[in-house]
Amino acid sequence: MALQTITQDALVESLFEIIRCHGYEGTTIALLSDITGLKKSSLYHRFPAGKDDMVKAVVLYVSAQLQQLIIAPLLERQVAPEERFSKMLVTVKAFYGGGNKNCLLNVLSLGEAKDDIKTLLKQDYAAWFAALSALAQDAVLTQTEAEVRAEQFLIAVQGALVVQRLTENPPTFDNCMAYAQKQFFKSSDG
Amino acid sequence: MALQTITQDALVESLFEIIRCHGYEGTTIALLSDITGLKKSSLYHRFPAGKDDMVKAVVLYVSAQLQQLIIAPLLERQVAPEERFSKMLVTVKAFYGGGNKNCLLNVLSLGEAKDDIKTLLKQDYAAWFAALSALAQDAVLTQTEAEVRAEQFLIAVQGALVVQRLTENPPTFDNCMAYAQKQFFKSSDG
DNA sequence: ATTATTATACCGAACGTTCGGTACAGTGAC
DNA sequence: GTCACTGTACCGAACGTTCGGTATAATAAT
Repeated sequence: MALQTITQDALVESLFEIIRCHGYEGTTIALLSDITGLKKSSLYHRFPAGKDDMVKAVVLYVSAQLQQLIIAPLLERQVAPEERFSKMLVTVKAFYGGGNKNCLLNVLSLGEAKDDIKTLLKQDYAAWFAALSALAQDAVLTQTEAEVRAEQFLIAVQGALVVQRLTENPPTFDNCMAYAQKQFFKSSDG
Repeated sequence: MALQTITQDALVESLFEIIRCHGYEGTTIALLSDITGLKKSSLYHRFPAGKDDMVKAVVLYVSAQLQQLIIAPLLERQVAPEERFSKMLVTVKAFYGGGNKNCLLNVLSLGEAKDDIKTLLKQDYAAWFAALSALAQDAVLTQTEAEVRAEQFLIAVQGALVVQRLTENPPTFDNCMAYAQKQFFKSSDG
């Protein structure tokens, strides 16, 4: 068997960084070729179904990352809820490059990606939401209140990413995350 | 002057709806032609500098709308702050179609639009932020606290739009706005 | 050990299509 | 007739995609 010049994982990681930055329409095969070092025809060897195939691979990769690095730790019930949340925030900050990198969920739900891809994105959101809601319920809260907190947090994540990209003001995301943590665990509504 | 088949304002309004929906790369001249009913040559007659010219016109149109419908009412100091905010929320909900329409600031800051366009977007955000901050200061708050509230609200707007687009769950945006209003005027932090 | 065969990985060149943009001839109100 | 506007035809470039072919590595038979 011939040697791969780049592993599939590293390749998908590269595609991910390009797509999250340029969006669906903004990502051209030529650009992918330039950055990965693989020629266009080679990319089609790895992903026979073309661009949508590449995007799908990226989404599945991100789903796995989300599950492994964010959701699973959120559900470790032997750890205190606050600590689980804190560890998630560390991961999240790194994942979004301190707010300087876009969220694939935002980027791809804007573009004209295929329906099955949008379904995957929706599932990713739902999984994260469910894990946060479960965590909030571990921390005393009722189910309905827990769901509100979970949604509010995810809204804060997406909103802070948009605002920081817009203003190019780096501390926005980190500040917002710190504030969101306080809100998530506060005892009652003010 | 020969008769225009469509007024410039109505034309720009059409372009706006297409661009906010499809993004910069996703918006093609052919699509603009199809939806506006004007042939390409007519579009280029109206906007000699081409696509960027059209996008710029849309951004300037939105800037004017923002200034007139959102920012100016926010600064009417003879009206009570809570009422000003409430009226803004009505306008905002309509502007974003109850959360079903995208924000141009998000859409265009993602795409590879020209720098001067991104500068305009940044100014729009800053103007809205400043007006909200001034409003919050009218309602007792300190300047730093007012700026936090303003940013939190704008983050909520952008985040709720992303999340609702992602989940296709309509009440998300309106619910979030109602919650954001309470947060904006609450007395002290919890 | 040598050979033939198969499978994988990659590339250069070209495909048909669509992109944004242009040139120019009509058309209709003044 | 003039001039603002619109329609048809067209352009080069870039798009996503396909194809023919090469190089290397594993496999099987001799």
